[in-house]
Amino acid sequence: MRSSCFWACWPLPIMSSESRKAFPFTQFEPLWQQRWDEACAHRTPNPGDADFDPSRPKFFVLDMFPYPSGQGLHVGHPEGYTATDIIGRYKRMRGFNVLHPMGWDAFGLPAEQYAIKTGTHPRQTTERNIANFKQQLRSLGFAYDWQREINTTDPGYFRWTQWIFLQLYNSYVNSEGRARPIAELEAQGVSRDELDARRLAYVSEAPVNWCPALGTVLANEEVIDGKSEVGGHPVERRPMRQWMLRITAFAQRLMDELDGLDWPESIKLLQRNWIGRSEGAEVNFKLEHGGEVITVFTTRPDTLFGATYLVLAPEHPLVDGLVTEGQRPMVEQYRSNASRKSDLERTELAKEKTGVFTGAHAVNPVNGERIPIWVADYVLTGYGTGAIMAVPAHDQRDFEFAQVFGLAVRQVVQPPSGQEWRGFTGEGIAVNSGLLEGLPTAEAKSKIITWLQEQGLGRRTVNFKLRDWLFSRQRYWGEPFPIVWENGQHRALRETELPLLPPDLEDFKPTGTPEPPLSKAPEWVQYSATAKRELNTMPQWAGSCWYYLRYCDPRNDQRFVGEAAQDYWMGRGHGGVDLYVGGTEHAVLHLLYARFWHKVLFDLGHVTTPEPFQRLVNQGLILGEDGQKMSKSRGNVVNPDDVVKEYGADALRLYEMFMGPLEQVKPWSMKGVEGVYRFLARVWRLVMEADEQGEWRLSAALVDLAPPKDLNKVLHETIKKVGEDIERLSFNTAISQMMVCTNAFTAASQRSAPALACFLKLLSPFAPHLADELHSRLAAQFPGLCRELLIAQSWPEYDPTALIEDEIEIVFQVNGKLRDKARVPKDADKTQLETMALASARVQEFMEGKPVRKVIVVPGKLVNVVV
RNA sequence: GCCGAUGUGGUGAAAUGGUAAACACAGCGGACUUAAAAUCCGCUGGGAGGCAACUCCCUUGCCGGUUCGAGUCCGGCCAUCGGCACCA
Repeated sequence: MRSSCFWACWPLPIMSSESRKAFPFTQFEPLWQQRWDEACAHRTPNPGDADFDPSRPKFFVLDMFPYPSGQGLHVGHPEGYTATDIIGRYKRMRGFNVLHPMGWDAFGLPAEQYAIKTGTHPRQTTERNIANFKQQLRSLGFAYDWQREINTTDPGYFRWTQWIFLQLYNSYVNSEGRARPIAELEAQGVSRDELDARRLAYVSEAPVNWCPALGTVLANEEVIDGKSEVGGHPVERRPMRQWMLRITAFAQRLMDELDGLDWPESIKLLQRNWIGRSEGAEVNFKLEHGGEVITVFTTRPDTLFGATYLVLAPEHPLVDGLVTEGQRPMVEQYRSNASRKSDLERTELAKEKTGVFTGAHAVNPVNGERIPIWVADYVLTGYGTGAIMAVPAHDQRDFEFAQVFGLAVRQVVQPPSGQEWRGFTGEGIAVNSGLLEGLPTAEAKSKIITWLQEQGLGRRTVNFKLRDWLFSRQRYWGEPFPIVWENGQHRALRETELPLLPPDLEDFKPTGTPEPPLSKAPEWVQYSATAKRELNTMPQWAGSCWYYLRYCDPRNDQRFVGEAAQDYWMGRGHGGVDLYVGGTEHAVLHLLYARFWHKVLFDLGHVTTPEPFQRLVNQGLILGEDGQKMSKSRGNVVNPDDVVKEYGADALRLYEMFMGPLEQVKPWSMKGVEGVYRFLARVWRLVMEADEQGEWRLSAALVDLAPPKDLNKVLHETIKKVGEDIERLSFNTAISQMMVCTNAFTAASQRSAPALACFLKLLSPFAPHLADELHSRLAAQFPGLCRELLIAQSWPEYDPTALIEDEIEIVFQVNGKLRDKARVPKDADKTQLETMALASARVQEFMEGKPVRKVIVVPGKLVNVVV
């Protein structure tokens, strides 16, 4: 059915207004999607394949793969996906072997919660959601190689997630900070206990974030303001036996190796802040009675003379031993209160300092002074040594605490330029500080550290905020650990036992206790007569930590990725994924975890680059039409399916790129969609026109001739700008230029078919359906044109000579203000331009007879007369 | 509190230190039409002067600086958004 026959006859045939489209995208978009599939147009051969061409450079362009939720795609997905699709198609036309894959990060809580509510197995929900997502993505015409589709819940995939876990389990970090096989330690006869204590995947009994509502523990990165990132439920700390990954051993490298990456500085900074390196010193304080020593960490050892008390975290192991009998009841009370507080409560109460005196005293090593020891929850157990020396004069928190409890405040730093010293935390000159007297802060620090080291009272140290990664979850829908327990000890499954599938359960509910749901499958749990399986599962991040590697070789059942494929697609040195596009929300989660795993795999020789993602770009959030974040409750959510139905996939793609710079936050506008839709219709009508019956046919204005000079110039300007703008990811300006070009061609009475064919190549990465449709129609009529799919054709080169004009416009300024313009020959030299400018009546008028002080001539641009 | 990003027409925005506002949306006017839609053509930052073609002045959050010339570079403020937050 042709859709635009509305003026053909009266009365109109019965036809709803919806089906009257400005161009018949409803017909040709699905058609081209099918043709591309049939032609395997987006298949990417691997090294070793018959049709692989090793002479071409590679380009690996990656999207953050989606969690296939029940809601389907939202308009944020196609933003990044279209950007990578444009780059991928463009690079392909530029002669690159392009790897542009898609897959599913499909383990996760929503499928499990849905299962709890409805009894539907998460596998079914996941399959259904993936089918829906895939159909939606196909309808947008993305050039993914679907033969490389991966799914983190597929046993053929998570088999290798489990295998990588075993690499972590069987590795340690050596003195150079490199991951090495733990067999090296075993060969040295290291004891079993010490081996277990050094593994990169280890079991810990430490306090963890327990979320009762979700029935699981969470990583620090998943807890926001004391509440779970998913669902916003309160989280409390309790000691539990959990699997941890030793990411802290890589803290320094994760920080240093950011330097070589082409990432937004803001994301690097987020990671640096999260890793949170601080340099300082540990200082030993002897207890007044008994030989025990309290070690504190400080970044300001230069203020040691101002330390007027010590504070221990409530959980500090020395508290029990040093508290005096008189203070014990109060201290016990305080500690038990603190242990019951959730992180949220601790944060909310952060304004008010609380604490309790232990009754004990320590000795300041630098001046022998007797100072009280307190317990307070503003000192955290997990950071540094869990104990601090308090210098209330020069630390805000210590100052507040000292105010509440009336503790001594002693100045030891003189601020510059007569500022108030109480609460001054900046750098200054040491005062009241014995051997440091008169030294600026930096020198004082270094001198006192040297002194402490000589006396055996302390040492220089570095601390990180980054904690080890809590890696186990009490959930059903995740990768089971390839671990069994026997005689109270853990041990790895053999690689041949992978993949380890989860048991089939009917009841996925959390047990309400820290006992994981896998405990509900007793036959599965019982590995052998004497051994039981680990019941925890891995967190959702596990599958996404290495998926980009699997894309290189997704069907390999011998290795997690084949060596040749890995080597080719990831490259060496500053290689890795050439462009990774996704949202900022993963700045400290996925992006840090994946870098960590990659470094372990690199150290162990399994991958050839130290970093996974060489270039990262964050797409900006798309807001609702009201400028607010899209949400169901606000009712401002835009469904991409509706847009595709009304305006077509090409219009959606083009609009999302035309909205503004990729990285910027920007509001949706349906009017804007209509704008680009009208543009596409204009392009359509450059090639097509309606006959008397309203049927579309090739335009009679088409000619098999080169375009006239002015149009040729616009065309070549467009070739130049679109190419350059795609390279810079400046898609909005590339589209503007194509609009300029289209407007110029629309105004012409004759349409050069070769010029239009060239223009369609430029358009094809943005609006691939329309471009292929029109191009194929042109090629059918004009035998000089290549009949291949546009993606298989090569990107046009612009002709610099076509851009040159005989005459150019020169601006004449007086004192920097525009006063006149003139058209001059393109090769007019400086003196000619100067003469012309000074001769201009308008220039003379504004010179007001004043003498010329200086003339600036910028050839091809302007002349500025300074008077 | 600390860190980061962003401030340009009615709106989304564009501008290698060189004509601010390209391209688009909205608005206004015209052509076509019995009419409407669609399409095509034109106008559209603010102010002042002129019958007019036109001319002048002002304008990129605010203040200052560098420069022949600043939206762009430098310094200092202000506002909005985002992240982190008792990390010693």
